[in-house]
Amino acid sequence: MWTIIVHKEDGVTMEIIRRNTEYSIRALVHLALHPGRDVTAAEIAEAQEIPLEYLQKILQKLTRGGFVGAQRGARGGFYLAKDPEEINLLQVIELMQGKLAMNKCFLGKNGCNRAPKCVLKNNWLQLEQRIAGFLSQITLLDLVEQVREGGRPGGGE
Amino acid sequence: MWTIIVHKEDGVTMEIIRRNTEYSIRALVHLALHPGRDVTAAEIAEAQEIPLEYLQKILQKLTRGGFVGAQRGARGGFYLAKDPEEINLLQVIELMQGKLAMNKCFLGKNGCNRAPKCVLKNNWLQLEQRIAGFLSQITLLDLVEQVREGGRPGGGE
DNA sequence: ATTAATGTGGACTATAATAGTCCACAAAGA
DNA sequence: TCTTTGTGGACTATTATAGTCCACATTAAT
Repeated sequence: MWTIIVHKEDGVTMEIIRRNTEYSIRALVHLALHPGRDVTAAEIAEAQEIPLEYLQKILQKLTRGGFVGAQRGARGGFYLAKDPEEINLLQVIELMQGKLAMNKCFLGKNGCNRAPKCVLKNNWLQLEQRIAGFLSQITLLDLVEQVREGGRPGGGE
Repeated sequence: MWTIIVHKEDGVTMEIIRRNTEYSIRALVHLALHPGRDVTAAEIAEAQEIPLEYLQKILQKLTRGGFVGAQRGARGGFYLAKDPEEINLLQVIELMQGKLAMNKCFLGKNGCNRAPKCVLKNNWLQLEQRIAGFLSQITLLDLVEQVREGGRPGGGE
């Protein structure tokens, strides 16, 4: 039976996936939808309604992370550096937001002094792994298919 | 096979449980360890090394949330308003941080326009529920037992 | 070679979320 | 009535996130 908790604040939520990750995914989906050519940051920004300058930073990270390739100069742009099925959500989240973790041990004041035998710690790790496992199963290909099936929600052309 | 992702930033992590929740839990554990009397905010702050003024805010939230009771005036203080096994982690997290969510649908620009039939959305919801289910299974009693078994890591007396 | 189009890297600012502080006041015991 | 305690609201500080700007490197087209 669930205990009812009343939140005074309206719809406050703590979201695990932040905006930079969301932008990243939309950009990756866009690239996946336009294979075989270099797509400029400007085009992606326009189509996906992402601030261009911010998107450039994100694309730089994605480039360094090995998800996309970049071609400089006139007629340059970005392209997927991997097959869509080889890119998964966990990778993108961790690249953009850092490693996902429950938290450090929160019992004890200065960090837990008995981590090795802490049952709770093991629970955290298990949960972390379950979350990670789930996220790593969702690939860019899945996302692209979602977009293709639906009414072109990521559209713009 | 795992793809290796190199993070340039050192140990950057995005933690799900934030400090206010951690403080909350430490406070609740402290109360559970000292049943049958009113414990002042000052005592908890001292024992758990939490800034007093901040802890007071947290205790107010916990009071409004129904987890602890408060007794004003001289010799007043706080006490658990529920049995430790009736308080679970999910409740505390959601009280302090708001409802846990993956995110709103991130495909599409202005929020997803086909949420009802979105497979991904369902995946999110499933994952959210798994996480929630897990967190709701961990009770304050479990945490207290952890502390009792270990070398009094939350100690102070 | 020159020019225009493009990504790169670093520094910078803005906004928002989180953490933390302060104070006047209300309640209750001594 | 005095002291101890929690309450509520406003306030400040710090940090994380989001967003901007610009000088520069690279490349294609002319």
